[in-house]
Amino acid sequence: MAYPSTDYKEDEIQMARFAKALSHPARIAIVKLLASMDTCFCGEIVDVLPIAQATVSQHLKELKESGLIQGSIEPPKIRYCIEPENWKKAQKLFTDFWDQSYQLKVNSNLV
Amino acid sequence: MAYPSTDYKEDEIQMARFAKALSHPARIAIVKLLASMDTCFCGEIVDVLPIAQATVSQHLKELKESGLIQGSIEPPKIRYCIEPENWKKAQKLFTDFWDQSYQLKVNSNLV
DNA sequence: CAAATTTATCGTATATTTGCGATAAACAAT
DNA sequence: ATTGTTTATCGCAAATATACGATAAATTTG
Repeated sequence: MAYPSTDYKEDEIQMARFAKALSHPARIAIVKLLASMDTCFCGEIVDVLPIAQATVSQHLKELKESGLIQGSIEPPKIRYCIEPENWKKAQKLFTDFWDQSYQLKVNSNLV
Repeated sequence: MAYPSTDYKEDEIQMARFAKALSHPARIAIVKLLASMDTCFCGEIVDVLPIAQATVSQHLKELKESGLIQGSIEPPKIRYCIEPENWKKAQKLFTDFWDQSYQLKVNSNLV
């Protein structure tokens, strides 16, 4: 039951996609970890999170599919890191989104 | 199958909650509309979106439950607007989140 | 009071998400 | 070649999300 993609603006669809990738605490924790550590191995992520290895792998897959992170094989491990291009795109989408509402923020302080 | 909330940081849970509220193009479109128009009636939102009235109502409910918007009754209509306090909270969570990764952004330009 | 307007809710169908154990796949080390 | 290490994938169960038509609820208008 996918939404009709032609009916929304491309930016809204892309931002929703990124938001969805960040819509679970485990995935927030993962990208925060990657942003702070630059890179790290899958195993380190599994050690930090309170969920099973299979579930972590699934979250990593979703983050990869959103474009926010990438993995590279270093046998027998896999090194994960932020995908800089899409990360910047997401950063811009969200920054613009909140910036656009700055006027609102100011007004609300006056009420 | 809810995640064990004690195992994640409160900020991560709250940010995931906001991200989830923004994880659908219709809801992005709604909050953008509200942010740009200050307030508007439910009917205007229904007119703008490519989905049925019942579905819009459901999205509005989710946004209300996330705290990002609020509605006030003006019979027979309902006036919706951004909820300033939670909006600011969300704004800060996301701003801090992306700011924290600024170093990453700079590095990626050097690679 | 009856009719119209506006929005929420109910019921239902389908799809997606979340989680885990078990297992496979890829490779290193012995 | 067998064993160990690491990570992805499969299969399944349960929960949640998405969408809509039909209908209820609340209030205004005639």
